[in-house]
Amino acid sequence: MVRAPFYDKNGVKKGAWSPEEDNTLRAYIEEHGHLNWRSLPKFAGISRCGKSCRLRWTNYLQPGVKRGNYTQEEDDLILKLHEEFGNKWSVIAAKLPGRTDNEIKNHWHTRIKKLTKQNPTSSQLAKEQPCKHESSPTVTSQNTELGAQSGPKFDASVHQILESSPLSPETFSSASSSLSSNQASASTTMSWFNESSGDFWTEPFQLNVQSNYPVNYLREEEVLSSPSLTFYDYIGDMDLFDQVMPTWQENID
DNA sequence: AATAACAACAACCGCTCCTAT
DNA sequence: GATAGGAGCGGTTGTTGTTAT
Repeated sequence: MVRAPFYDKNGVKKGAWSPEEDNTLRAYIEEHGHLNWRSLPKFAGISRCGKSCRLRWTNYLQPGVKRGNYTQEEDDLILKLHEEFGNKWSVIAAKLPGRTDNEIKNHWHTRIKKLTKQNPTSSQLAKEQPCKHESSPTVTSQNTELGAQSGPKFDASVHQILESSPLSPETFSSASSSLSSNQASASTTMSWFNESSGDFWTEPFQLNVQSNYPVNYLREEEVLSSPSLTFYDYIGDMDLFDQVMPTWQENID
């Protein structure tokens, strides 16, 4: 599943890492740390570029890196965080203990690829759907990806939202981008995915932001008592989220 | 049993950002 | 303030395992 090892014209090894290289890198970093990735391979005696060493350490050798299948909770969280941050995989990874940006990115893309094939029309439609990451350079692919996750229900819900919303795509975009700074405008309705359904990746739901207050400023009881707010609105307060995460992590371990 | 298609994921590449000078 | 070097990030590719035909 990995590229066959080979040497480039500069004598730098590329491709799959051998167990010996792994051991060498691990031993060196455990003893000396990794203050300078560029010079690390030279001192460690590894015929790799610093970049490659950093990637290998970060994604594979680093203690605490979790491998294997994603739990439903992780999928849900990735979905929510992707909605919040877009393709900021490092930011998303920071909220998923033991998962790396590369791994999450791969996981995301494989899921999306699959769902795109299941329903190519919705991804086309979603391209026309403005999203709240208007300023992001990856906004086009984001929209494609988000739409691509959906099934027929997504199509219907998007149509419903677009037709029922008083906001034109332009104004919707504007209003939505204000949401990204947690300045939730009154009665803004957004289309998203139903966390309570069986398949979080394919089912839509309505998120009604009814408060004039930024989500971050909602008191806990307000959040919990609001039928329109979800768990993810609840964890929109990242400080609170950070309190929740360790508990959740214990549960899944 | 053979093979085509799909899924998963490790790793590379190029760009951007950050920091030191 | 300008510049250079290094680190990090996100997009993409290549390979192999698995499943379907």
